[in-house]
This record gives sequence, structure tokens and C-alpha cells, in this order.
Amino acid sequence: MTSNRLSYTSEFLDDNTPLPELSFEDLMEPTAEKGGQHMDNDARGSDDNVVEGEDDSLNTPQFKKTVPEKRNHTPGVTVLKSHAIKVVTAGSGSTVASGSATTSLNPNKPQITDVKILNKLKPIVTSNTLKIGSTTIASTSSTAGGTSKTLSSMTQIKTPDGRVLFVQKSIPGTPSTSAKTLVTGSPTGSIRRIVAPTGIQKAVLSKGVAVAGTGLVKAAVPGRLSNSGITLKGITSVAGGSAKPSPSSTASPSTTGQPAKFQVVRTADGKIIKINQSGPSVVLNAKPQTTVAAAAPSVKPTTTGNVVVSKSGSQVVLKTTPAPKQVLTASPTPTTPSKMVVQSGGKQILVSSKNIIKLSPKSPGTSTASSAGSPSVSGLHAIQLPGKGGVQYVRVLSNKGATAGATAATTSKSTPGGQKITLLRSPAGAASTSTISASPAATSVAGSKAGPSPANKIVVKSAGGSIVPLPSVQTFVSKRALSATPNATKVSTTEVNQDSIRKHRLTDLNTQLKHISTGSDANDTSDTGPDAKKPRYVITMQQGKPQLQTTTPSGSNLVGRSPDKESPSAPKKIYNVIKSAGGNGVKYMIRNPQTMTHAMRRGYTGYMDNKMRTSLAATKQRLNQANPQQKKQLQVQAQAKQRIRQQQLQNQQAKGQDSGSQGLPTQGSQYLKVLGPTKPLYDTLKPPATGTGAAIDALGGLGASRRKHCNCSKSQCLKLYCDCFANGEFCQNCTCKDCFNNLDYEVERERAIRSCLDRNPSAFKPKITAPNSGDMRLHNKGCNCKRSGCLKNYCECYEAKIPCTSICKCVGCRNMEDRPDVDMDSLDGVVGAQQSKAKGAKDKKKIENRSNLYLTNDVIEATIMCMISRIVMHEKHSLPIEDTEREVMEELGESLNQIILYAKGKHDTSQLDDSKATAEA
DNA sequence: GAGTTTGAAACT
DNA sequence: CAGTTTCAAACTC
Repeated sequence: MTSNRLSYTSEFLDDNTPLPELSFEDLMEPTAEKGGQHMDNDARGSDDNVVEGEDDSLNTPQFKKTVPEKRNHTPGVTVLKSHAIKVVTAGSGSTVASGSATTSLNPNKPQITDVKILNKLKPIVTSNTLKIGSTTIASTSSTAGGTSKTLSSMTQIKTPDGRVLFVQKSIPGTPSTSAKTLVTGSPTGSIRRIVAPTGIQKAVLSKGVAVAGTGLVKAAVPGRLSNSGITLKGITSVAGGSAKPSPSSTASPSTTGQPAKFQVVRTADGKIIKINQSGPSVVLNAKPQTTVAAAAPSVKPTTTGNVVVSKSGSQVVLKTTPAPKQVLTASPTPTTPSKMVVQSGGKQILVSSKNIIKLSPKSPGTSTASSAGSPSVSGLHAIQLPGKGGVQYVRVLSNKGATAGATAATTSKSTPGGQKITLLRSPAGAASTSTISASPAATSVAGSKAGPSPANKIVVKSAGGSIVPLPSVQTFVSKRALSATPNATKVSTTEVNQDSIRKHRLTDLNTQLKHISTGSDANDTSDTGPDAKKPRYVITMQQGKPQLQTTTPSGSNLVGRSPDKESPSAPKKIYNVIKSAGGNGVKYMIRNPQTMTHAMRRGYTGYMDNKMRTSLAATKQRLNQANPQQKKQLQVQAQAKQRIRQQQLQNQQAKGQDSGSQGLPTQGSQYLKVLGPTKPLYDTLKPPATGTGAAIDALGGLGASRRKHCNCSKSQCLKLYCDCFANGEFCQNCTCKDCFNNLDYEVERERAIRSCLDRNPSAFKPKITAPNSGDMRLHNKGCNCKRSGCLKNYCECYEAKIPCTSICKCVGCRNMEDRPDVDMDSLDGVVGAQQSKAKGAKDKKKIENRSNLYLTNDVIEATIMCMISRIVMHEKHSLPIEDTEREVMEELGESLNQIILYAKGKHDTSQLDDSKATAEA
């Protein structure tokens, strides 16, 4: 057996893996990236084809809802490639060990019974066959129990439990059929392991990224031979440096078979880095398996210590290093704690980013085997980290206590320590770091860290977690120039959970990554929307198995898959979105691990930003009127802010004690720490029951109320009629019927998105943006009102609190910039209004543009701050409110004066220029 | 809460 | 691109 350390990459097989949320952005430029540098090989190409060519439903997104099945399923069903997991096997024919049989025999239910091919791939006949249980891979034939199809050398198979594997055979020359082994024993007698035929040597990453030569299996294979998973042969086990590829031996589940866990790291620029296991092998994610688990001995993932991935040159090398501590170390320090807005259920609160890190699940440190077996639900957290380089989305899948379990049990022996995952990313030099510590300690491994982690380096220390870059979900709202350059990195570890939560859509990831790497974002850069397209990372803390099973049929492991989202029994979908306070629009999405809900709120950042943008103006206006009540409100707001800060501090402290973690997330440097399963992010982040939330609201309506719950009944929430969908959000707590706008229907949702984009490439772009930052927001398309006079919320402009412009095609518009002062009555009548509008439109726009030049947010903010400071001062000295009011007004007057003077000067200058230009013309 | 109005989205 | 239909939110009662 070749037990070599392989460098391999992999994606998870297991559903446990959090699926990268697919952002609309991902789909925005669906094909743009084909041929991109890194993704070439891919199977994805085919996928693309499939999608584009076959996506029959593109134009008719009326999906018949057959709910339960939608995702899993039947062969032949068009499944987005993204879900597929590719498996790369190591090469030479490792044979299947006899052990396989034994393994399969495991009394416990084998987790993988059948493998089915989901995608419609073009069947290609390949000589090599790989058998998984009853399924043959890489061959055209299908065996009982499973079906397989091959595409070029890629085969996608889906296990009964929902995992999808891709197998690509890249080395034709060496087909050792013999190698192919049958997997004996399948769950029901079927398969327990997958042996890679010699022929299969490469793993194909979703978009066709070929990973290093030796075989990879991209699958989350459970380490254990035993029932649980699929073991790939030829893949070295990790443990102890000596890898043992063959699981076969395995008879003992606990021992050898290891784990096949693989990780793929993808850099922001789209490069895929394999994890080199050569050194001390590291098993990431070793995870205990499934249900059976209990019975199953704990698997021991062997894991290890810390794995440090450093990127040198273009490649990132993953090395393992001993990780003694449980605590997260501080990563490069974050200096200023950044505030973020956490949104949950429509409410937003400010929290310090520290909390985010801390929130992550804390590693229990020790868990027993039994626990491992227990299907604990792992929590899934999605976090989008702000960074100079871009927004990173991180999804953390944490297992709850149990999680660590399996691994911990085995590995923890010496150091129960925590695993740490440190993600350092410093795109533009700005150090952004994320550290995640996971639970169980890694044991073996001796390695060395790959150097300091300079920018662009990713340091992953962890045995239990996986980080997977998510496609950047840029909020639809804004697309920012990617140029910003996020260094994306992706690390994924495989896990074997059967109870996987979901599958990753690699292709999407790839696409997106490619996007990023190429910086080809076509989207308008002018958009002030907060979210830039940035790499996302998914961090999966795995340690245990996800639980959700309770509600799901054995066959489907998807969590939260309940078809009926509204079903009472179904887990509530709860996602928290954290938005950095820094104003960069970064959002963090955190899911409550406990509930394992899938709904994720993506946040219509545009909306948020707009809100914020207007908030200042609104405040200003309020101040203008400066009545005592309003001042009071200001005070309340200030107090609220303070409370929030205090709370943040407290949280940080508390967390710090718990975990010993120190890093605070800051805007510049991001830290993401996953402490372990203990405390779900959700808990920490969840908006304070009352006070804070209210306070925040007071803060200017930071979107606390932004979330509207749709009530769609016929569109399945997959058309732009649905606000949630249109905003790029998943429905959450909505009252819609037959909603498909959730993770349970990703395929449909994606189709719908594509469909929308086909019709209108800008469908998900914000309708209201400011041409330039600081400019007044404008409706990009203009409204088309006819009967409302643009004075009702039917009017998009009015609703957004912006005046109609010449772009609008409205009739009888009364939504003028100076509306408050205008005698609207005089404009009554369509004609009059139209004339007036026509006449004034241009002027209006001119004025807008001009005023936008000077009345920037900064200016407004500064003005407001000055006024507030006056209030504060007066408060301090207990001066009469009247005086305060007067002074505030004076302050405003002074500020305006200065602005006017400045503007005037500029205006004069520009006029000169203009006249000059005209003269020349 | 039911019914109406409205305008964007979808469709032809 | 224009006209029509569909849809869900806004609005009214």
C-alpha cells in the first residue's frame, strides 16, 4: 500500500459540510470565467454545459414543488454540479483490502449504502471502474443500488445519504482495473469503501481544477473504515505519518482506516492548493461518523495538531504542527475591536467582531467516543468577514459537543487541546486574520508551522474543522470591484459525516473564485454597496455529526430539509447576519448551530447602506427641527451605543475567559475564532433581547426593521416579486407559501436566479445607488408610477425616500426633491406635474449632483457630530433645553455656511471651467 | 382580515 | 419595444 502522504485535495463528501451559500453574484457572471486560469480542467466545464444547456427551466422557474425530493435524488435529475464532490484518488492501485469486507460488515449501519449519480453528465464510458458498494463509478454501467454516469473521466455519484462524489480518472494510462475494488459491504450490504482504481488519479476540483497528480479523493470520506464511510484507497491515511492507504485493514475502524480527510485550499486568486500531507500527516476533520457512531468506536482521526497552511509563491502548503493549546492564540493582533451589526430575525445589533469569533463553537475539548457517535447537530455558521481585500464569508460548521467527540476521543489523548484554525489573510497588506480554534486537540503531528503568517497566508490549525471558501456572496446589491483583491483561500477538509448537512457547490465556488482572481467583475464598481465581491470561507468545525437527523429521513441528511419550512416541527431557520460597523458592508452570517437551520440572510446591503446613508440625513433633518424630544432621542441613541459597546466588551471578556482567545476582530485584521462547540455563535450574537435591539433601532434604524417578511404565494419566492429573493436573501420567518427560497431548494433557486439574470443581468443589483460615494442615492431605473403620484409606497423612489428624477417615467409625479416645500396641490394633474417634472427634471438632477458634491456623508456626519457634541455638552452642564436647541441650530448654521462657502468656491471654479470648455467647443 | 389598488416583474 | 398578465405589496375599509 502506498501509504504515502499524499498531497491531495478534496472536498467533502459529506453533507455535513456546509454548503457555500451560493450568492447571486456567483451566478451573475456564470460563464465568464470559463477557461479561467485555475479552473480549467474541470469537470465543471461540463457542468457548465449542463447548466447552461440543460437548464431547461431557466425561463420557467415555476417549479413544481415536490418538495422532499428536490435535492437528493434521482439520477437523471439535473443537479447543479456544484453539489458534487469530486474525488480524486491517489493513484496506484491500491487494492481494496479484504478488510473492506469486514468493514462493511460493521453491524452498524453503514452509512453509505448507495451511490447515485446526480448530475446529468454525459455518460462516458471509461475503462476503469470503481465500485462503491453497489455502484460502479467510472464505468457506464450501473449496478444495483446505484447508478453512475461518467463524464469524461468524471463521475459524479451520490450516496444515499446525500453525498456526492466526483471521481475523475485522469490517468488513463494506468488503469488498473484490478485496483478497482468493489466495495464490499454496503450498508445494506453495500458499500463501505471506495477504492480508487488506479486509473483514477486525480481529483477534479469543481471547476476543473486539477489537483496534483496523485490521487485525491475529494470526498469526505469517513475515516473509519467501519461503517461509516467510504474509504478511499490509495489515499494515505494520515495518521502518524505513516499513512496507510488502505483501509482495508481496517478492520478496526478505529485504527487505520483513517480518515480520509482532505482539504483543499483555494486561494483567492483561484488557485487551488492542495494540502500536502507529506509531513506528518494530518487528518483534518477526522470525524466520527454517523449514526452508528455510537457503536462505532471512535474513530480516530488522527489528528493532529495544528496545520499550518502557508502560501508560498503560488502554492499553499499545509503543514501540520503540533498544537498544544486549546486556546486560540491570538493572531496577529487585532487592535481595535470592530463593531459589527448582527442581524437576526430582522433586528440588528452592534457587536464587536470579537464576539463573533468567540461565538463560535467552542471546543469541548474532550468528548467521548460515544458522543462522537451521537449525531450531534453541528452548527453551521456563516460569517462574512470584512477585510480590506474584500468580504469574506465564513461559514462555520460546528458540531456541538458531540462533535469533538469522535475526534477528540481518539486524539485527545494527550492534548485535548484545541484545534486552532487561524486564517490569516491580508490582502492588501492589511492584516486580516481569522483564527478559529477548534476543539479537540490534535495530537500527533509534529510539524512546523509554515512560517509566520504573513499576508496572504493562511494558517490553519486544526484537526477538527474545515474551512471552505464560499463563493463570495456578494450581496446582490453591490458589486464591487473585485480588484480589491481578496485573497481567497479555501481550505476544505473532508468529513465523513453522513448526516451531512449539505453539499458544496464547488463549481460555484470556482466560478466565483475565478471571478475574483481575474478581477473580472463586470459589475459596476460605482456601486456604493457595501459588499464587495470577496472570497468567502467556510469553516467547518466538525467534530461530531450533525444531528438534525431526527427530522430527516435517513436517506436525506440534509439538515433542515424539511420541505415545509413552516412546519412547526421543522427547525426554525435562524441566521444571524452580522454587519460590520465599519461601514464596509461586510456581513457575517451566523447560523444557529443548534437549530441547524439553513435559512441564511444575506442581507440586502444596498438597503442597509441606503438606510444608513439616509440615516444621517434624517438625523440632520431631525436636528434641524431640533425639538427637545428629538434631542432626547439623540441622547438615547448615544446611550444605546454605549450600551452596545459595553455589551461587546463584556462579551469579549467573557469569551476571552472561556477560550482564552484574545483576538478581536477588527476591520483591519479579522479574526475569526471558533472556540468550539460550546457556545454557538448564535447565542452570543443573537440580538439582545430587548434593550439593545431597540437601542439600535434608535441608532438610526440600522436596518433593524429592514427585514420584511414576504408573503408570496404563487411565485415560490423565486421571482423578483419576492422581496426576499430580489434582495438576495433567503426567506426567513416569512409567511410565504411553497417557498423555494431557501437552502432546501438550492437547485431551483439557482435556476431562478439564472433565469432572472438572463432576463436582466442587473436584476440583483441594487436599484438604488449613489453614483459616487457620497452622492445622493438615485433610482437606477426610475419608477413608472401612474396613479400614485409617486407619493405612496407603491413608488420605489418614494419608498426609498429619494426624489424621482428624469429617469423616471412616472406620471403626475409629486415626489420631488423639494417636495416638502412644494405646494403639491399646484402640481395636481398629470399634465401639470409632467410639465413641471420635465422642466425640472434636468435642473433637479443638476442640483442633486451638485449638492451631492458637497453634502457628502462625511460632511453630514461631521455636521451631525458637531451638533451632537453641543448637545452632549449642554447635557453635561445641565443647560436649559432651549439653549441647547439654539446652539444646535447655530452649529448647524455654521456648518452649512461653511459648506456653502466651500461649494460656492468650487462652483465658481467649475463654472469657469465649464464656460471655458464651452467656449472651446 | 378581506378586498382593492398599484406598479414592478413577467410574459407575449 | 410595447402591450398584457401576473404578482405581491401597499393600501383601504
